[in-house]
Amino acid sequence: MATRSAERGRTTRQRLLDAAVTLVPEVGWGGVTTRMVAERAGVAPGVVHYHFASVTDLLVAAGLGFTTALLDGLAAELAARPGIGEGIDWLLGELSQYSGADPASLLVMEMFLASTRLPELRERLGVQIGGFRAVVASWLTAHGYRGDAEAAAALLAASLDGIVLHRALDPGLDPAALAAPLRAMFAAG
Amino acid sequence: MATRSAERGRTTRQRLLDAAVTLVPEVGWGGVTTRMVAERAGVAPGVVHYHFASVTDLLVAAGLGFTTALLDGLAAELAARPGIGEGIDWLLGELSQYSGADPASLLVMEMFLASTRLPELRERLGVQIGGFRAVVASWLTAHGYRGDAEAAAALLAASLDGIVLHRALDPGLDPAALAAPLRAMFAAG
DNA sequence: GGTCGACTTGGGCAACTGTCCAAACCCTAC
DNA sequence: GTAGGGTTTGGACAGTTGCCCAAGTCGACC
Repeated sequence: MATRSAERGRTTRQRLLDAAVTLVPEVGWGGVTTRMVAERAGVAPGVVHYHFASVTDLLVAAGLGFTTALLDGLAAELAARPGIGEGIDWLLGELSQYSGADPASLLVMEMFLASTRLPELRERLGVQIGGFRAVVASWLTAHGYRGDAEAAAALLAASLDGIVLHRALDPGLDPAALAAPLRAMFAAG
Repeated sequence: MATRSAERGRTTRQRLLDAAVTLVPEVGWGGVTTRMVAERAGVAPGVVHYHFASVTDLLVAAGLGFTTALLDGLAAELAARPGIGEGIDWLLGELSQYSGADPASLLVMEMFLASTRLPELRERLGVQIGGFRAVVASWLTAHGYRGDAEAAAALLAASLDGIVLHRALDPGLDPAALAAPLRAMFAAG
């Protein structure tokens, strides 16, 4: 078998995915071109359409790979926090590394928007977010939250994304300063 | 003077702006082309570059015009609410008309993203948001909020945007269901 | 050695892009 | 009527796009 070739192909495919992940934040979802990705990945333009049916396919695969890793990491870390207050503080601390203008934030936002025009992407992204919210909700109840944990988890997740969004326009916005009202939300629940 | 011509020019310009506002949500900020806008506005392609230096210039002007009207309207309505609880309930009610996938939500999100690549747009959008936040903060203090009104207003504004963002992926997410934790947030302040 | 399959190359294609511009147009002022 | 401003037209331009493909490389097997 040509296992050597297949292995090389897999690493090339991964390089294309990585290149897409770095390019989307730079030039926007719709601004990524075949030749751009190929150049950044260090391969010939034709390779892109050998490994992916279209540029959009490549972007979808790259984006979903990124969010999977991100959300899985967040969920795992959150589960390890001993209490709700600690968890929120930790989340806000994490958030400080997402300025809203950093590559990760931009990629996620670009995916949100692209998903409104790509049903398949919307479907798969929705499943990921739903799973994350479920984890947060069960974590809240497990640590004594008495209100509607589903609603609280939804609001928490939405607030986090909203904060990132606003930080993009107001770099002076400090997530830590929002801890008080955010903790109040769950203390009262 | 050719006042008749000038007037016709102004309405054409406005038609181009309106066309851009409807197109950005449909095809994305970077997906709007000269001919697309011209066709939707019912004019020849050349007109676009007579009224605007570039397509980007047109999009910036159209987007900022839209957000100005939106934020001014929101601020005015909010100021008329008698109390914090009523204000939040009203805001959440308003929010139900922004599904996250509706043209208005999409346009605003597209502007957020485009602003990361267009310093001028970011600057002017930031000023608008800052102004809105200041209005909300003073409204909060005027109605008895005792905590850090600036932080609370920032979190409130961010939460609202975040909710819209999440509704795009989860249409079943009901803003009204988030009223309890959101009110708790400000009741405790 | 030769054969085979997976992968890669670089150029070719039609379609589309933003921008420009000479010419035509409409309306007002003389 | 003529002149002239502001506006509109539709085509031209060079550059870029996504996608395709014949030819090539490479290593594994016989």
